[in-house]
Amino acid sequence: MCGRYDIEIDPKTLSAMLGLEVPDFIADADFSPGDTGPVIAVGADGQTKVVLMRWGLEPSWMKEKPTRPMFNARAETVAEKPMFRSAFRKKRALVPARAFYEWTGKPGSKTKWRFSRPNGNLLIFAGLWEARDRGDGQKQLTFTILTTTPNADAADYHDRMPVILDDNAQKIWLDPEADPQFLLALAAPAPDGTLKVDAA
DNA sequence: CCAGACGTTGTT
DNA sequence: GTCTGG
DNA sequence: CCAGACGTTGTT
DNA sequence: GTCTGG
Repeated sequence: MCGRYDIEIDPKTLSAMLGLEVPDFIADADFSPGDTGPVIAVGADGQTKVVLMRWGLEPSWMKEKPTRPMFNARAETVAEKPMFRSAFRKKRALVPARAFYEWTGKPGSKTKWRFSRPNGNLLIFAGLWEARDRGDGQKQLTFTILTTTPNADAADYHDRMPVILDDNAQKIWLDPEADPQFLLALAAPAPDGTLKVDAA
């Protein structure tokens, strides 16, 4: 679930919507694992920023990058898995999107569905990020999106959906002091009616 | 204490 | 980075 | 995530 | 089947 989403927004428009500075990025209606796009995170200086990161988490301790990009993390186990537990504690992120996609049907002849807010507002996914040494002195920033069980809007299409946070939950998710148990409680299915679905 | 290990998810 | 095993 | 590509060798 | 590109 959630291996593709829509971030086809002009950076200036996104900046106005978020109330944050946004670096230039490629507005992509079919943003895919391995692509680089805008992510909201709290820097070492405590400031909330929008930074460009690559989709597919790579923990700092991994010698080799994963063979497949780790573009999702299960909310149910994110606090325990070696892959995610460090980031869950210290590197939580918010991922803006206009919509996400899911598919039904058989490989080669799948039907693509687009999930977005009925009012056109942004979806904000719960995410995690990491900074990994690249060997050339640079840091490779990567991120992943949490998934959970589907709400009624999505259940007919898939058995997972991304964790979508409301305004209040977004603030808590980025709070370095937030209680882990409370964070896990936030990483739940969005209320029914949050999403509309269209053929894509 | 140190040394060494440690992959996810979604899909079929 | 964090946990486990010794 | 999905869609689409994916060829070797010997010879000129 | 598996890898690459999007």
